[in-house]
Amino acid sequence: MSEISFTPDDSLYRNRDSLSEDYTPSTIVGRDNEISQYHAALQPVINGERPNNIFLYGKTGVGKTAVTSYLLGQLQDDSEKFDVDLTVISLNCEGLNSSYQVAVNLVNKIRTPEHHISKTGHPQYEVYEFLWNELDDLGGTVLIVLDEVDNIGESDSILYQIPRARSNGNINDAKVGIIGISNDLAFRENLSPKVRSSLCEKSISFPPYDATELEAVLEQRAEVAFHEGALGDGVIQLCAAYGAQDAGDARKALDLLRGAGDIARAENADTVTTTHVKNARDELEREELMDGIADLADHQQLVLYALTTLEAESETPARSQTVYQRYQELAEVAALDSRTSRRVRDFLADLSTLSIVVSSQRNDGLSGGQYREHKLKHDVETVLSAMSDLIERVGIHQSVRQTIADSDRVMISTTFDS
DNA sequence: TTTCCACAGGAAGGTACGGTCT
DNA sequence: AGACCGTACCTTCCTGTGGAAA
Repeated sequence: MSEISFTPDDSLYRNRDSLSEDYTPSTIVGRDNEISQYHAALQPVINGERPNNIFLYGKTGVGKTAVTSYLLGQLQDDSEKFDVDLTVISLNCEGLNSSYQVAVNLVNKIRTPEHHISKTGHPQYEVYEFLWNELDDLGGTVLIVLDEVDNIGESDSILYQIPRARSNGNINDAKVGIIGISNDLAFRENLSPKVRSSLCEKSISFPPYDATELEAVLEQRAEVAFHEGALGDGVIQLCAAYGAQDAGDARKALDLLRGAGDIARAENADTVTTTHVKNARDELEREELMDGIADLADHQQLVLYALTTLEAESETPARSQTVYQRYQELAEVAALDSRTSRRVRDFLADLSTLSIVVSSQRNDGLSGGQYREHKLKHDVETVLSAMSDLIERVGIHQSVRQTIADSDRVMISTTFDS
């Protein structure tokens, strides 16, 4: 084996980290309108008045979180200057699907680790009680930032409990304001009316970035991230164009640019080219799919496997019933007891929202009624490779035997070639 | 125009689990 | 130990749906 060593490689990047998600640039590009609304909504804080409840909504990667951390950072600096007692508590609600869990996490956010409470077991009123006490102890003005708040779904009680805590006498010493950030545009409409009126005192909508704005964002970051001349012609434009296609998502556009840079660096290229961008896009899409599949529970994967075998037999699009039958066969072979068809319909709907399968409704009237049809969104080989663990356990279905054998051969030969 | 197929998907309730409290 | 809590994950039951056929 040849000698292995690591040497720094900074031929392309000046500061790669400035392309990552948690980097807050010193100025925000292309969100002037939103920033001025947001700024006005935060003004009462510095006046020592009761803070507004603010609701931000817009798709992922349109700058909601970035603008928030930028403005709140500024606000904290200024509150020190003007001697305002301000505490900001930020909580990302990803994976928290009830008000109860949000309340537990808020309490733990304020408390020191040795006084953390457990995520289950407490009655709901008790957790709220803990929360009011902690907030009162903090005193002054407290801003609670709930990022991705749409995760809590229907259970939105905390969103009206907090704004009313003061008038209900649960809190006496603190002035509390909520800043809710949502990726789901429908979330606001689905809130119960009493929540909507209190939480959405000030609503600020963040529209998707258009291609020109994305270019400006990418230019700004690239200037810090890359050496001069490291980016080839059209690289920024292409990343921006893809980003605009992906619902104006700046995060994805930045990931893409970094991915392209990484590929170029691995190839020891002098510049990043549009080819690198295209390869990075394929790579990112593939990674997204692999992650999505790996996170699925056993029976969900088994349903996907069932659909995959049908796809390999060119039997797709297949209706839910057909998928269900194949699923039952596979479950039998694997000695797992199968779920009901109702449950499998839910699984298929999940796979569809995850963009792993594509489903469409059909209706053949009297001679067939209404039904759904499903097919894979990606090619059989990619999906199979993401499910290798499951397949190892339940066995290889004859319809995909050849595909798996082929891909193994490819893997082995490339290992020896390189 | 009316009929009716065959499933979609909402509603409600059951069960098991990891936790707290007394 | 045993009552109780919130939640994930299922099942059972059932109403709703849209368009081809009659």
